[in-house]
Amino acid sequence: MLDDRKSQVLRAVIEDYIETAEPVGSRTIARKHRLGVSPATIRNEMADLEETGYLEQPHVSAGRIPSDKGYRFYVDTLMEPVQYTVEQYRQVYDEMIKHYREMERLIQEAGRLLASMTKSAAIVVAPPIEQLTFQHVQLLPVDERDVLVVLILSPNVVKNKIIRTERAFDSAELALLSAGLNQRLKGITYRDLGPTVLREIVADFGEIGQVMVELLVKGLAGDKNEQVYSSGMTHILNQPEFRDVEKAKALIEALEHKDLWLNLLCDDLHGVRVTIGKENIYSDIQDCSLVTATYHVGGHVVGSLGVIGPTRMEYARMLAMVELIASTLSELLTEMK
Amino acid sequence: MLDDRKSQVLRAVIEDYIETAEPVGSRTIARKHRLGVSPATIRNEMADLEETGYLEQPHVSAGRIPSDKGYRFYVDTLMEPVQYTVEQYRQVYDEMIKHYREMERLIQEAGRLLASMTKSAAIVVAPPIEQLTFQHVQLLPVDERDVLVVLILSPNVVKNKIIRTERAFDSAELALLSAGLNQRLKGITYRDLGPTVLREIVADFGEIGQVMVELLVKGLAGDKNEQVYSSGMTHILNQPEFRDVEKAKALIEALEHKDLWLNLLCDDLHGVRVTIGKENIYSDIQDCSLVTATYHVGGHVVGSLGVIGPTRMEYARMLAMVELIASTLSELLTEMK
DNA sequence: TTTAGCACTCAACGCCATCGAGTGCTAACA
DNA sequence: TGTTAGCACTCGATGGCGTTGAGTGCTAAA
Repeated sequence: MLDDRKSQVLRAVIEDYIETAEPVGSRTIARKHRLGVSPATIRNEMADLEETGYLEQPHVSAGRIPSDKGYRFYVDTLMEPVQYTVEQYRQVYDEMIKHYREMERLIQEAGRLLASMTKSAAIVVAPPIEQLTFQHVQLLPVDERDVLVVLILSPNVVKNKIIRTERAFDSAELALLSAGLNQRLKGITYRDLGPTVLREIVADFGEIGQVMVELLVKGLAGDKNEQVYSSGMTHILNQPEFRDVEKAKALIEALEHKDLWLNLLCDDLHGVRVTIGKENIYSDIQDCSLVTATYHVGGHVVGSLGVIGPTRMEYARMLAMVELIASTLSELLTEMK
Repeated sequence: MLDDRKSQVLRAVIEDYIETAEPVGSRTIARKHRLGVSPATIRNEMADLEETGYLEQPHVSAGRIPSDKGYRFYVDTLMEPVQYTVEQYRQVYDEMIKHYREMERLIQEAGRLLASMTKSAAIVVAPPIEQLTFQHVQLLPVDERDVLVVLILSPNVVKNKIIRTERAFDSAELALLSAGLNQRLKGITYRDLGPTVLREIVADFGEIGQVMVELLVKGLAGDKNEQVYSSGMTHILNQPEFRDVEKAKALIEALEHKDLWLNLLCDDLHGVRVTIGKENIYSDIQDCSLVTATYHVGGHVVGSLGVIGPTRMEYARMLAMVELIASTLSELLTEMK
């Protein structure tokens, strides 16, 4: 599509712009990247690249900046991929293994690490409860009619919720219920918990079974907002494109709007995905780029994570870091399963 | 200390400045607040107020702005107290009662409400575990050697932690341990869990008691950072004093530095407290004011909450809101106990 | 096809005059 | 003795204006 020299010029412009955040001129390119041609030639190439939509000009006497299309081409074909180093892997692994016992913490830590390593805002979407396998159910008395439902789910998730029951239950009765539920539920996922299983439970335990099922469903229906973690929001304020407080506020508010990310980051694709500027569906972030990946348990996609920053981001490094965190997280989650 | 007219002038300047965020001149005062004197007289008073340190002048041809000392005097003696309305109380109560079952959620909600009602950043410090009473301890098997410790503490707190044990325990054994622990611990606070009780447990259960105590102590030692919640940080970006991104960043970073607030908000005083500008110990927030209060369970201080904003804040309204949230939270926590 | 040369554009910068809000001081007044 | 009108003064903010310089597009020569 683009001949060799145009590609080289485009790459030079993009990499320079990523580094400096200033429009780049033909002179700069000729000086920094030894392409063996004069600024005038580069100027011609740049004019062509602008005409075909890869570059833009903020005003006539400034240099060029990459367009979304330019970044897209860069990410897809020009960019030199970066591989994370063994030390980086070790660092991430060591930090994450500390939180190995509890998945929620592990996932939060993954977000924090991603943010700190990329110096960007990071978002992590935890596995929806539907993806998890029942391991243990325990009902514990709290008060007269308050019961604590503790669910241990695989991999290493503990959920608890206090619910109010219709009538009083004593410890013995709750223990019995717990045992019955355990028998029915152990090893199945929430997804499998269809009407069939529910009916079986009701059949087994009669009216009490009914109550149990209600307990369980209530206990499970967690807040979706608690499934999305964001971190490193202050990094945004370091980027020159957010020196304007209004813009920064808009992005930070978007980040706090958790349910937006629930859908945005969640898709079933494996591998790392880049979404650039206007490619984003949500208009609030159309001057930003996202680098996202899914993470897995035993080859099964369970959640996703990513970074967000201005379109002018170090894509190669971001991709490497997202890849690193996602794969390490997958590795640890699969191990703990 | 200040004669009547000086007080009136000071109040007029402060209230105008709070409203407009612009230095206030003698003309404005004379026009807006009908003091029955000319700008010239007010000018004299203002010069006196500046000399005695209640007002400051950014530059000679601008109006006056209040100093920390000025705000302090305003808060202590000039300010017209605001009482929260019955509707506000109802709104807060209704919103909070939804999260009644679980204290942590309730407290987080209190923070969110405080932030949204004051349009400021809010911070809430949850009760340290030492303040809570054991109600139920349950050890549950997760894996071969992984045990889930569930602690139900009063008022309505559930803590859980998965810990790795030295040797394998089966369900029966864990049930036995749980029962033993419950017997020893029920009704006492972590504070009471001194060496005496620990020794008793070891005496009762021998080597297994030792393990249990270790489990418990490990399970209890939660992360102090998880005890501080902040919300409404984007409100900061609306204040004109934080139009400069660097300043905003500094404050937001300070807010994310959780352990700073642990000590700052926690003291045993009852009632609402105001800390203005340089009165703050931490230099990062010396151009901010804090309005904080403690909340109680049965008259016993267990935690604290507050708002932070520029020294130019609506103290009267802030005080009312902090008071409202703190007292409603105390009320609900006391009830649930 | 490349490149040197050149005219042109336009944001950024610094300079300067103007404007006006607000002051302090003085003198007159109640 | 306190209050106020009057007035000179200060100084940040605003806006016009010329200069600078980076960078361009075009043309013509190599």
